[in-house]
Order: sequence, then C-alpha cells, then structure tokens
Amino acid sequence: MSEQVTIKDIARLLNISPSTVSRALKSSAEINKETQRLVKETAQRLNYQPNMAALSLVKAKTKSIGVIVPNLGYYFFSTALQGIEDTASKRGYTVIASQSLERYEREIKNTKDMMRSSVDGIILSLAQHTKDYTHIFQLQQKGLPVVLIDRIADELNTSKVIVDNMAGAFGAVEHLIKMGYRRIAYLAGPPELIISNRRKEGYRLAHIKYKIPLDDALLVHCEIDHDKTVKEVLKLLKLPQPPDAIFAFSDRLAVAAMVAAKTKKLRIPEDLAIIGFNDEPIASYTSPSISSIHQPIFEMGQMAAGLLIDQIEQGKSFTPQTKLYTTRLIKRESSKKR
Amino acid sequence: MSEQVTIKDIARLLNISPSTVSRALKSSAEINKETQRLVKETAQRLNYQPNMAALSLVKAKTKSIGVIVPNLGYYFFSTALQGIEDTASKRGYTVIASQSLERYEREIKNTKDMMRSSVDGIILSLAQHTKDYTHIFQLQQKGLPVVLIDRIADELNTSKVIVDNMAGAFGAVEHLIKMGYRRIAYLAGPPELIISNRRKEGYRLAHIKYKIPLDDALLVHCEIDHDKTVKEVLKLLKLPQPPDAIFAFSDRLAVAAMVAAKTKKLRIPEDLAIIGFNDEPIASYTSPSISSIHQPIFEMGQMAAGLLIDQIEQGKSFTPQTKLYTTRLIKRESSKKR
DNA sequence: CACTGCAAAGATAACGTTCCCCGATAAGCA
DNA sequence: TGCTTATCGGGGAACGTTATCTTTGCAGTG
Repeated sequence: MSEQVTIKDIARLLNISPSTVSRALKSSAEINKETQRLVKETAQRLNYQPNMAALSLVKAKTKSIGVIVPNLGYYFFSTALQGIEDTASKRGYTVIASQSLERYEREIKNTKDMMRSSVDGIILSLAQHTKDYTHIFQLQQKGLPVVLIDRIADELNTSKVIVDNMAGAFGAVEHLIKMGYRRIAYLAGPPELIISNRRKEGYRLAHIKYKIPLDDALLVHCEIDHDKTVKEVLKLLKLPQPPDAIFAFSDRLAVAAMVAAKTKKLRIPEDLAIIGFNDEPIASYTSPSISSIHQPIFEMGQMAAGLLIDQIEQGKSFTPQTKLYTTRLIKRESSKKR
Repeated sequence: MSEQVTIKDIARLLNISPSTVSRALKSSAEINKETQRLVKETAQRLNYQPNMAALSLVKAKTKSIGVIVPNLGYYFFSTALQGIEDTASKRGYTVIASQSLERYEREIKNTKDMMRSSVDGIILSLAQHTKDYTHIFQLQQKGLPVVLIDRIADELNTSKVIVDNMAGAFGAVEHLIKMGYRRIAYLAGPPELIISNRRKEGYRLAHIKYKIPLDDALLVHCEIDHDKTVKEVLKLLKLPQPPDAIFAFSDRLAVAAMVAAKTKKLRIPEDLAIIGFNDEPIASYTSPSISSIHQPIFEMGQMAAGLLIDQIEQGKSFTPQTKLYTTRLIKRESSKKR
C-alpha cells in the first residue's frame, strides 16, 4: 500500500526545495548538473511517478485522447485502435476508447463522457446513422481538436484520415470485369455511409470505362447485419437476370453473400464471383477464400493519432489536413477467371 | 474556446462562497434548500462540469479503470469490453482499454502505463504466454484492485470472472457422443492457457463417463493462428484412424478445422462433425453453421467491472470473489446426427 | 434580557505540481 | 573597493475542489 512518492518527499530528503526538484527533473538549465544528477537518482531510487492529476490541474491538459468508434469488434476499428495506441503511447498520451455500437445516442453520450474526463482531443469514426453533427461542433467550440477516421462527413472541418474508396472500388470492379464477369452487383452499405457511396461511384466509373451497362436492380443497400444481408442476396439471385459477380461493401457482407450463394448451390467463382473490401482475416478463412481490397489500417490509426496530437500541441495555428491512403487489390479464389 | 466554468464562477455570480457551492451541488444537508436549488440551477445554466483533475488530486482517486486484454479484435474481448463499459459508466467510471496483443512484454508495458495514468483498478485477461506474475503482484502491492476475466491464473489472489470451462467442454463432447461420434479430437489452445486445459479436462471426463477410449493422438495444441491450425487439422485427418469429430477450443479454430476438412473434400457433419466454443457470430456465418458453446460474455464484463468497483470503493475490507458462469450448448448444422 | 443552541454559510488549508519572481552568493569588471 | 552580472535556488501563488474549522445570525428558553 506504499504511499506515492511526491516531489516534496524528494525535496525533504535532499534538503532542497520542491521547485528545485521539479526543475531538476525536467533538466532545466538553471539547475546545477550535480544537483540534477542527485535528484534524478533519488527519484529513480524511490520510484517517483509524477502525479498526473496535479499535472493536469496546473497545465489544463490531460495527455489523454479519446477514441470513439462504432464497434471494436469490427476488424477495421480494433486494428486502427492498435495504430492509435502505438503512436499515442510513443508520444506520451493515454488512449480512452469507447464504442458507439452504431447508435447515434451512444455517440453523443460518448462524446459527453470524453469531455467530462477532459481528454485533450478526440478521434472519431461516425456511427451509421449519425447525420446531425452538433455534438462535434460543440467539441470544436470548446477548442477540442477532432480527427475523423474512415467514417467521415464532408460537412465537418476537421483533419481526416481515409482511404481512396472510389479508386479501391474501381479497382475491385475492374478486376471482376477483367476476369470475365459482366453482371456485377454492388452490395452497398447503409445509404447514409459516405464511404459506401464513394465506393458506389468507383463501381459506376468502372462500368462506364468498360462500357458495361448499369442496372439499378443490381444495387442493393444492406444494414451491417449478416442475416438481413443473406436475404438481400437471395433476392438478388432470384432476379430474372441474376448477377454473375458481387462487389461487397465489406468482407462481412461478402461472407454473407457467399453463404447465400451456397444455399442456392451456386459454385464460387464459376457461377458467382465475389470480392469484398477491408482484407479482413475472415476473407482468407472461408473456402473459397474471398478476394478483397486491402487498406493500411494500422498506419491510418497511427496517422490519425499523429495528426491529433500535432493539433493538440500546436494549438489553433494548426490547419486540418486530409490524408488519403491508397488501397491494394488482394486476389483470392472467389474472383478467379471463369 | 469557452473557458471551463468552475465552482468559483458560480460562487462569484451568486455572491456566496465556493464551499457553499460545493456543498450545495452534492446536496449536503447543511445547506438551505433554496440555496441548493439556486446553485444547481445556475450550474446547469452555465453548463458546469466538475474538473476531474482537481477532484482526483484531492480525493486521490481518478474514477477510471484500466482494461488490458489480449486483443480487442477477438469477439470475446470486444463484447466483454462492452459489458465493462456499461456498468463502469453507470457507476461513474471511465474505462481505459488497451491490448497486449498476446505479448507478455506489452502486458507489462500496459500495466505500467495504467499505473502512470493512475487508474483506480484494473481488469485483466492474461496474454497467452504470461506465466510470470510479478507485474500483477506489484499492482496489488500498490493497493490497486485487480480483477481477472476469462484468462485467469490460479496463483493469483484476485477476484475472477470465468465460465465453467470444464462443464462447457463436457457438454460439447457429450453432445458429439450422443450424436453418434466416437473418435473425437480436441483442438486445444496453447498449452499455457488454463482455460484450454480446463476444457481438456471436460473432454476427458466425457470420454470416461461414456466409456470411450482416449487417444493422445487426437489431442493437438494450436497457436491462435488460422493457417497453422489448418495444417494441424490436416495432419490429424491423415492419421491411420482419423477423427470423426472435432471439439475446438474456439470458434476461430473450428472455422480453421472446417476449412481443412473442405480441402480434403470431407462432408460436414457426415464425415466430420465440428463444435466450437464462444458462440461467436462467425460460427453461424459459415456453411454449414458451426455448433458452439455459448458464454454470457457481456454479463461477465459487467460483473468484472462491478466486482472491481466494489473493491475500489470498499477498500481492503473486500475479499476477492470468483464468479463462475454456466455455458449453454448451441446446436447448429456442424454436429447433426450422422 | 442574557444565554444557549442550532442552522447556514464563510474561511482556510490541503492535494502535487509548475512557474514567476526574487534573494543570495560569488565572480568579473572598472 | 564597489558595482554589475551570472549562477543557483528558494518562496509563494496558482490550478479547482473538498473537508475541517469558525463565524454569523437568529429563535427559543428561563
């Protein structure tokens, strides 16, 4: 139950004043080298740990950043969190993570909680249905830096870390086309999701480039829910002119598509090719394995934390930046040439 | 950039002393009802938020708890975290989550970081290879309550939240036996994992009860790694007397087993039945869907947080408790009668 | 009318740290 | 010798809150 050692304890022990100890510990120039050595040595010996609460109080900074993501169970977010933690810890910051569980109200509550625990800044990925941004404006009004990652909104003037969704989708669809598929469905995410819409744009452009007609019947929006998605895909497969390939918004949806196809006894990829997005581990666990679009998620997390901390430390002289990462096509069995 | 409102501001505005405001806000009995109303009202109006740093300083409590788990990408841990956040937030605590990524050194670093940010207590799930517990003893020596969840160690005298692994495994194997399978392999986790060993015990007992001979060749340990597991299962299937069923330590391993079986063109469950553990979503996404052992993960998280906070608030009068949850057998396609 | 008792609220110290301002000592300079 | 100037440290306030101790004012009592 050892009481925490404080600066005062060290001061008393060495018969110097607390101010001196404080300055010695941060290697201030106006303290004798010898004294500094002595102070640092005893601090070490007594296992002195600075009291963060006191520090926060006087500096009005907590050296902690908040992270709010839809769901840490998603591969994307738990991986991004690893990247965030990585640079945060390297730069001396603590991470407070929370999940909105895709619910707008929870996102609000989480931001409020973050403000209460007075983080120095927030990394946010919007919940599925968030379309009112007053909670974020409030943060900015309070002077709290915000960085958006992946699930961004154009209306917000913050730093943003994203992947080139349009190019990624274009590449996926182009790949399917080159492999000989012509009737390609897009299993989109919820219509509110800006990233899903960007991918739709890429899907569209690929069709235009290769002069393949677009068919609205092949565009279906799905909630991020396995069972509902399976049903949507079954409907798709019952069309008079069913698709011969599916480009899915995420690997999870791609898996659902595969399940649906299997219940209809379709062969993959011969009868139906599938490609997903994210390059989640699950994509390579299925049989056949699922082609996907890879994003550098860990690095994106690192970048988000870096941008946030830069802004925290530079203050209002910092101008929000948008970092766009490029994707990589991962070819697997589910999209082989037919 | 609105400066934070403090108790002093309210005091100045109402021409009363800060002490009065403080007491009024916490509804102290020795403050006039009318004054209390007034204070609370203006606090509300000015959107007063107590300064946590100041509070921590005077109370020597931070109202935050640390969570260290192997990987938030695992369904178990992200779900448990939801439960933890749920009761923590209900009881006024902030959660600081971090991942050891199954690495012992990271677990150490994380505990150190937690001590630095002076959390009031820690919920921990051990990394795969952790077998030296000095970092945990240090925490306890500092007077920091610790609760272990799922990945526990018998050597540690802390509260523990676990599932009855032995009974769960027994039920899984018994189910396979009742469905007509006789040569059941156990795809165990790493040998260090106590929960894997408990499940082995259940596996063993079921064999004894039903008088089925045990065969060491049917017991293989796997890292928590898809590809390696696939290889292990392929080896298993090449045995002179291959298994007709597999009980996997986790649903992830079960999925790997299924992939391996499919490359050998085995029919599931006719040629090889499979049952997993955890009842992860992935288990129902595969085709055929995978039977599994369900654990009340969210509730376990809630319980862990509850126990921890109880201990934090009761101090040393609290005696560590172990909460044992029961599992539930979820029957799906992969273990149908042959 | 003086005294007691009590309700209500003010004053002050304390938590651990930093930072600004000042004091002491000794060296350098004219 | 008397002055300035570094060099090195000390003193004390401040950050926002709570807890302990006092003070104030007023009603009730005999």
